[in-house]
Amino acid sequence: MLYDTRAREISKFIPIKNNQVSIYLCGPTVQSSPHIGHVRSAVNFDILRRWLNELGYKVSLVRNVTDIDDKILNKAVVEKLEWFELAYKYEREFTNAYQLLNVLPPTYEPRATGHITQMIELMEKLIENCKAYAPGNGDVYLSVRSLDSYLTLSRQNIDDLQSAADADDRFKKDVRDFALWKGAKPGEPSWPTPWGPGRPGWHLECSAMAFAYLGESFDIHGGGLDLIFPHHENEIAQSEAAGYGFAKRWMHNAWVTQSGEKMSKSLGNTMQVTELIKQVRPIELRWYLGSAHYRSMLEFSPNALQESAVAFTRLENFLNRAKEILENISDNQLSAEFSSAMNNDLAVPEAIATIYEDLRLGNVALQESNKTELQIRANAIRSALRILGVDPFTATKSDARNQETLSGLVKLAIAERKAARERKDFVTSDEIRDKLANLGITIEDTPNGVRWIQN
RNA sequence: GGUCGGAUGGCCGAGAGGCGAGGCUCGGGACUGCAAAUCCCGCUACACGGGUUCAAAUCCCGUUCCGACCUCCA
Repeated sequence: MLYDTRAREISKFIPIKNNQVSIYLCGPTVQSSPHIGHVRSAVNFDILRRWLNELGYKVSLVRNVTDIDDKILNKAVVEKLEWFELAYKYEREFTNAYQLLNVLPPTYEPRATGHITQMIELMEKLIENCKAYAPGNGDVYLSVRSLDSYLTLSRQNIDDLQSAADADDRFKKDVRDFALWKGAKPGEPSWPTPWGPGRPGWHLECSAMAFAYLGESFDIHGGGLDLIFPHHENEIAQSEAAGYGFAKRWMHNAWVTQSGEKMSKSLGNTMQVTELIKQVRPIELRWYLGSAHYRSMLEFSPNALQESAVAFTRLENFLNRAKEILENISDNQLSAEFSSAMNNDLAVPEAIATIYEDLRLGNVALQESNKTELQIRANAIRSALRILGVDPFTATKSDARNQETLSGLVKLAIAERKAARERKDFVTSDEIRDKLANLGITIEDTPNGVRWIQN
């Protein structure tokens, strides 16, 4: 069961092709550094993708990069970079952020500028269908009143729209018509077309690339809530006017807010991914971003982020403890409760509640040395964390090697402390513990011996 | 003005007619040289006013407050 923005209801998800799911996700316009609003979207859809995979579907996910647009051109002037240099710089930042947060790479990641040919073909088709026109100034416009389905996603009435105060309607047949293509201006990059040199409008790339990689119809189109209008509405207009079925289902993630407001430029700096991973580990940031329901606003505060990180550490600690006792912890033994929550429009908060129940019972099993029960709970938790993209046991090789070294050093200190405690020299033993604590290592004396945790 | 969403306990965050999700914080207890960890018990709710119903946080009507989008390219 998944929600569909267009129908405004949750319904059973049935893919067009058996066992295959095609998803088009609106990726970033690479004009600034990624902030957590951007990556929340990526994390939400990554969880969707992992879950569909888990259900046995082969998922094709295309996430575009819009690397030409007004903002990029303006920003390039400000930063004194070539527009493509700027776009590529930020594209790399996005890629890094995705990797850091363990977002699976898309099946393909097409760039707008690489698909000019497909855009021209689409425009030719639209003009042929009498849905678009080129008034001769180099622009190409879509005639929105020629479409029955226009504004059915956002449910607005075309006459109720406020027209932009600064709209240029000299060439438009209707002020609401939007530019598929923009005629070249001096100093701007351009590509040749039958209507003169120019560059893509904002919406055309998505229709062209979705068609190129997913065909006339595909299962799910995703993106942020703020893209519903005009971006997605215009995509629908372009694609349906060309005669394509386009997206069968629309999914939109809500944003990260601060004091109830959508993130804006003034907040942008502190909300950047590179800043936040100085406060918590990337895996904790991902846990935080994924923990709210994808259609709910996530009210950000540094405190909430910290608390979320602490909560995640509890899960991690449990798995580490379990690992000391069990030979192997499976990442493929989900509980029925977790699965049923996920099947209900990705009810992650409910799914997480089931994880905590497993955690409680797992800890009890740990205390009672009930290995069978421990195995069940540990399997369920690790499997669930894997689906959410935060399996603590998937570490890189360099991590593993450093971990070995660290482990050896800490064990030396623990041996010293143990000797001190055996001669009741608690001053020394506490000093060792405090010093380790200052380095971020917590010591626990348990009935089964001493354990340590890196904070 | 149009369209859409929201208001839940100290904080975060689910639920959508009937046994008060969950997490963090806080209080009490068990355990412990002390701590930590863990477990057990407990506290604080559904913006406001009406209505429907045996029963409303949930449905209906109204009100208040908050937020988003309304097409860049003059």
